[in-house]
Amino acid sequence: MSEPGLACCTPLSGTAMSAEQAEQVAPLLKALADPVRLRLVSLIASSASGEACVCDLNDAFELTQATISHHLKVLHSAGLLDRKKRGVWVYYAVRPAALRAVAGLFETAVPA
Amino acid sequence: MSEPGLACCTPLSGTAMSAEQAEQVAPLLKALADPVRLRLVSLIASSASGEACVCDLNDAFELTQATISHHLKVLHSAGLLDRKKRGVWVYYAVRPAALRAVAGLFETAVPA
DNA sequence: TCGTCATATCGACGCTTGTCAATATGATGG
DNA sequence: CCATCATATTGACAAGCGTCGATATGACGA
Repeated sequence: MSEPGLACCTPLSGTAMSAEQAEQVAPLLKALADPVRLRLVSLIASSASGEACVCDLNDAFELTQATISHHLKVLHSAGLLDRKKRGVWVYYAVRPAALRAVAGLFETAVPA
Repeated sequence: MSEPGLACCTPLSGTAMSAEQAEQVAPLLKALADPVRLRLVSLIASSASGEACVCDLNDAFELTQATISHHLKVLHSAGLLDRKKRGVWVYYAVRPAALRAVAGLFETAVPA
């Protein structure tokens, strides 16, 4: 692993993400890194009321109800979605703070 | 899967991400959804010259050279990193366009 | 030509993930 | 109470992932 002290190129400079930061943000990205979950978040975020009923989400995909439920759980456990039960139905809403945390990652990383 | 035509809640409205869009962006997020790869991109992006030599990246982690090489390959295959060989050394640089594609996702999704 | 160094590839290993069918939970209405 | 509906959970399966040690590739200097 190149022990000798002879620089082969420009040393890494600037302030890069810390290991702890990476460990914190990666789970959020992992939760979003699935086509179905991306669409779920998008559907919920773009709904008029800011929230969506699971029954509608189920109908938007050609997947089992169990699978959608699983994906929603993943997003909820990651802190990306809020869960609210009203009567028989369950509504999920996006947590803007969580999305902003991810967005912030790229705002600082990408040089416009 | 709730066939009857009785709406239980607000129908999903607005323009959400298409399935094709989701399938396109998800691989980018998947490539970034790992603490090591996140740090790799961050290290490269924050380097003074905008690129980083693999030898330096190896030294920044307590991982095998094979593992780092694998992660760099994943990022490169996803289109997030450019690869340039100079002499014995290999340099990776971030592709701003790819990062912007991901950033755009959240700019439109997150309501400021 | 040979040895060395930097990087990539291979093969293997355990762990995680996405999906499903089946079943459980829990609220509602008759 | 009981049947029904919406959602969650369980258990199983194949596929994918992160990591490693070992080895291959390919460039350089002596």
